[in-house]
Order: sequence, then structure tokens, then C-alpha cells
Amino acid sequence: MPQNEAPGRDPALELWVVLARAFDAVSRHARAQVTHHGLADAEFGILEVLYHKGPLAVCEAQRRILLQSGSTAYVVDKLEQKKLVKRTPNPKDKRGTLLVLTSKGRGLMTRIFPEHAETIRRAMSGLSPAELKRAAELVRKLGLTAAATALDGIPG
Amino acid sequence: MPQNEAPGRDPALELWVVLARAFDAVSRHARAQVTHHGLADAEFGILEVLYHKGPLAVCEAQRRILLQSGSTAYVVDKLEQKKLVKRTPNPKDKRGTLLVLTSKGRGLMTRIFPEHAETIRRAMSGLSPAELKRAAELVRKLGLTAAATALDGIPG
DNA sequence: TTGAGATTTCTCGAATTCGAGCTAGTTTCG
DNA sequence: CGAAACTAGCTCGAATTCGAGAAATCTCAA
Repeated sequence: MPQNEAPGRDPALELWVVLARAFDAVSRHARAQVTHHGLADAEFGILEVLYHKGPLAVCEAQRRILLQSGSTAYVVDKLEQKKLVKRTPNPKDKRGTLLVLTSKGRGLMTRIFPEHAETIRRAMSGLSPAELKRAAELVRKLGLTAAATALDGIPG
Repeated sequence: MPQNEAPGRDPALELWVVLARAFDAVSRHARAQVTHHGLADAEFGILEVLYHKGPLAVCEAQRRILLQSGSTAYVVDKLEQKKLVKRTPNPKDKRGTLLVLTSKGRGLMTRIFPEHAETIRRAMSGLSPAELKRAAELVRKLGLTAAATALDGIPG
């Protein structure tokens, strides 16, 4: 049967395929580690950004974890129930809410973040430091330009 | 306040962050295009693999779309309801089911796959052909080694 | 041949995510 | 000032995904 242009022929489609696979493979490592501590991926994402950046508006945290606002509200609810973060009014913007790590949340991150970093390092140990660096450059450029390209224009 | 080792310092963590962002950015393009035709991402994934490889066992299709078996059954149900694929018994393995594109399904893919390819190409147009090739090499290597690394070993 | 272990596929409930739409607060600028 | 446009964050229903587990079949070494 005549195979219509195989995706492997097109460099962009090929990269798309390997990108999805790599993301999935590394995700599994990250998820396994994080689940191990009773956290969902997105929960860990929020905690991590607060841990590294300090208190943030919900919308700022949201941008970093790549979820829609409805999902973010759901995740923040969970974290509040677990007493890992607290919502506080944002004095700079009365629309907004500031997310703050509780001491319980900070303690948890202090315990598990190093382990998380080690998990990612191990998952990526197939690339040499130079390869990691080069890959990050290229993939960053890809992400930035893809994000900057208009979503709409369906050709045809 | 003292910022604990910023993720930007660690090449592996850095790549992890940009990888997730790039995947997300390109996904949005793919999703927008595919949604435009009334298909979910995973539905398109199944159709595409059948379109390019011919009839496949459910488990083979599943491996390529990176979903768990429960989710795959759900997606295949949807596609059957839409009369885009058909489940047929697998003569080689009585446990299994073979997925076959209907003519409606093949017609749909013939119409929209070229557009999909163009969408991906456009989303990735920020990289030169040489960069695409190099990125694919590195990211493929990353994905393969990450997939081959044991999931369990939580250090500590 | 046989039986332990692996594979394939599905079901089902729970968890997560999306997406649209709403309210309230903010910004822009004539 | 004041209207229009935008932003922040939420709710809610629908869609999707996961994860565990069951049933059928297959594999392969003893």
C-alpha cells in the first residue's frame, strides 16, 4: 500500500514526534518521583515556583505551570486543603490573590526538591553536559518562536 | 531571601523546563488545528498512525500515542462512534483487536493531514533545517535514554 | 504437556483538565 | 471624569486521562 509521505521525511514532523516522546519519557520519571510524595504534577509545579520565587500572584504561577485558569484554581484548592500553600489578598492589585508557601509547604519542598532534581538529572544522563546545553539552546529557541507564532492561520 | 539553587543553574533542570515549554507551545498549534476539524489530539493520533502504517493492533497504536490502555479504549470508542475506524478481530492473536481506518476515516485524513503537517512546520519555522535536524538528534537521544532508565530508583 | 508469568484489551470510578462564562478591579485614553 | 477594553481569579459542566483490576490468550521453560 502506498505510504503517503512518512513523517520521518519531514524534519519538522520528525522533531515533533521525538519531542513528544522525550517529554513523555522524562515526565514519567518526574511524575513517579512526585507521586511518591503524594503530590500531583501540577501541585508540585506550583510548590516549586513558590519555593524558588517566593510569594506570587495566582496568574504568575499559572503561567509557569502551563495550565488554564480553571485547572489552576482546582490545583490551588488542593494545595490549600493540604495546608501547603495559603491564599492571601494582594495589596498591589485587589483583583488578585497572592500565593504563599506555608511552613509545612516549605519544609516539604526542602525535603523533596533535591531528590526531584536528582531524578531529572538521572533521566537526562544520556546526554553529555555539552549536549544538554546545546539541546536546551535549540529547544528554547523552538519554544519561544512557536509561542510567538500566531495560533490561528490554518493554511489552505 | 536566599534563593535555593535556581533551576537555571542545572543544565538538566534547565532542559526540562524548556522542553516542557516547547512541547506545550507546539501542542497548542497542533491542538488548534486538529480541534478545528472536530478531533481531539488523541483521536488524531490514532487516525494518523493508522493512516501511515495501515491496520494495527490496539496496543501498537497505543504505544505511539502515549496514553494508558484505559484512555486508549475511550478514544477508540469515540472514533468508532464517529465511524472513522473499525475494530476487527486479530487473526494472529485472539486476545487482540485490529484497528482499521474506514473509508470515511481515510478520506478525512487525506484532507487534513497535509494541513496538519503545514501547521507543525510553521510552528517550528523558528529553527533552520540544520537546527531542526540537530535538535531532533539530541532530543531523540534524550527520549531513548530516558525511556531506558529505570523509573523506580528514588535516590536517598 | 503444563503451569507460571506476561500481554492484550476492556471496565469502572476517581482525579484532572479544559473551556466558556461571570464578577470585580484596573488601565487606557478621549 | 468615564466608557471601553483588558486582566485576575473563580465556578461549573463536560471531556479526557489515569490507575487498578479482571478476563482471555499467549509464551516458554521445565
